[in-house]
Amino acid sequence: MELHPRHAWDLTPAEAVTLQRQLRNEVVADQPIDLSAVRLVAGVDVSVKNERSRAAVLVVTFPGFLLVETAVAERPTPFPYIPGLLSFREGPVLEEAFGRLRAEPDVFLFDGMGTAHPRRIGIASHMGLWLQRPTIGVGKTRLVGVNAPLPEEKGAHVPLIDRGETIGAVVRTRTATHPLFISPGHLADIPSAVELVLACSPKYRLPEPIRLAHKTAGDF
DNA sequence: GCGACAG
DNA sequence: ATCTTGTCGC
Repeated sequence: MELHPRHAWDLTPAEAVTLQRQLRNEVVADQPIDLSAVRLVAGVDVSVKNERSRAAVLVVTFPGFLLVETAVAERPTPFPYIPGLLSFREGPVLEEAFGRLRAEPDVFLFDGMGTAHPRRIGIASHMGLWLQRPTIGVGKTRLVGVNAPLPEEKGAHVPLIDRGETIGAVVRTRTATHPLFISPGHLADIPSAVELVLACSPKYRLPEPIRLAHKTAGDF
């Protein structure tokens, strides 16, 4: 996977925020993903243990979810967890894992937000600038935004709104389970992001690619 | 000042 | 994210 690094990662929290305000202007979040052309989907996840972070990128076929490739990387955790600045904690190890990937996934699913972020540049959007390929943010809990009541049935989804702007969707990927917070990362849009996530979640709450990545990243 | 706050 | 056993429900 050819990467397009945009900047160094060793910044102070204040510098990181300034950088996000600059990079946000390059994020494309209104471009549909052609689902009929998707052949490979990647699931991305990072786990942290004892000051060390491990990243796992799992590539699977779509549909079918057959494993095609696994790329991992491990290194010291460089930045504390600060809401809104997750990419500066997980970005470095993810960059290393992406650099080892030979396959060229059509879409990347991230564990975290895309545009559903205070400055509209969550980790899925941020890394999308490195990948220059469609990325989608899949959050398990809310960072920002409000939403109307969501029906209990699988497939139900309502807009996620922040400061008068629709930044994503709250999606039920399984009946009677907590919903997921979906938002476009880069080179994607809300409708297609919701469609792809649902298409990748045939049985469990989390999309198949992310479930697999989570399992691999957690095996220390 | 108080509450919220991805992983 | 991580620390952790049993337990409720489909």
